[in-house]
Amino acid sequence: MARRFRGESVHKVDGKGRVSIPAPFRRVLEEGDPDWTDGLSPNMVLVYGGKSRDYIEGYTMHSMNEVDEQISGLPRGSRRRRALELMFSGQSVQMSVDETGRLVFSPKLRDKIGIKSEAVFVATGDTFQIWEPNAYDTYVEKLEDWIEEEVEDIDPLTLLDNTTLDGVEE
Amino acid sequence: MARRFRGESVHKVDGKGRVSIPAPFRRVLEEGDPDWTDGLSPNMVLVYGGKSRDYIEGYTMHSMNEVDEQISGLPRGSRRRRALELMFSGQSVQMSVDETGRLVFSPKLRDKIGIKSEAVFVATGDTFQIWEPNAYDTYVEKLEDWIEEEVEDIDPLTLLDNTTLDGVEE
DNA sequence: TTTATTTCCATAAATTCCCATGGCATACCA
DNA sequence: TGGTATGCCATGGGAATTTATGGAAATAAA
Repeated sequence: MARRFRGESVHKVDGKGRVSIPAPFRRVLEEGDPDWTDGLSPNMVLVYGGKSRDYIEGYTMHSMNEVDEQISGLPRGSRRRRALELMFSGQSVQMSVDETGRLVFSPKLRDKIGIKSEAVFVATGDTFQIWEPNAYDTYVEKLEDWIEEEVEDIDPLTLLDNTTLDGVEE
Repeated sequence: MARRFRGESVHKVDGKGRVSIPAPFRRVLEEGDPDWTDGLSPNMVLVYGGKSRDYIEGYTMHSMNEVDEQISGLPRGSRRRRALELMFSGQSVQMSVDETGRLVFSPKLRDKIGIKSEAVFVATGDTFQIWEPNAYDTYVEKLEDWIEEEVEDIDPLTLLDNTTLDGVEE
């Protein structure tokens, strides 16, 4: 299994939309780009689709290829396939990290999630998310509250235990 | 089953946040890192999430991989999965033990558990915990009190017997 | 030629690397 | 068997890099 994104951090977004990618994330992007070689800057993909999502999702070239493959396994023209193509082919951008480890958010991307001067990067396994800080805080609080009430014990790991499961999710 | 952490000890935290990992723990971290080989310094993961937790949890790469795998088995986008991802992917850091057996706590980590000049390392099986000394003392006292009243018998081993269990917490 | 991009340089702060020292504990030795 | 050598461990200090971030110059687009 490839190396996973891990951690969360906040970064400045300047007037031109430039943002530093957390250094540890860059390492993962590098490893996840088949064309990458030391000295180069890795390519990656941002997915901004999803009407109700208030974050942008970052993919390594590798994981994006996996998604593409899965999609192309679906029946041509099926609604499901068209929906996924819209989201992952249409509403996404491939870009390369620049020499100083930054990438540039177009105004469109910034508007999508309401970013103004800062952005939060959060790891979620083989992808990461980019949030507007306040939106992220709200999201985290909500999730943490849910954990608190769901888990009587101190250890959220019990969430992995099926017996705790009561089946439903939004 | 892999080797387990065992014991507890206190270590200095210097101005840069550097802390020595108890030597016996290092051996476990080494064995628990699939990429480790003699001479190298092992990788590991610190989890600092969990609103109500006042400690940081240390994982070997191996146990963290297990957790990651379990999480990736949950339905994408489910609340349960998002909660676990937040905690174990987002609110965590991967780091490698340095040549002299230390690791570095960022200010963020130190703040989380209120560490200033010392930290306690406590084994908990296949993970370990890191506490601020006073907080740890308090915690231990509370636990011991609980044992006192919960266990009429002198032998805490009776706690292993399920029939004693009535599912209470602090 | 005006606006928007992309490169290229600049720098302060944060992080990593490298070397150094005093304690202990164990191994070695005469 | 008392003394000494050896080695790992915990901890410090400073130098060398790497980050994150800002601004100017160069290039492209409108």
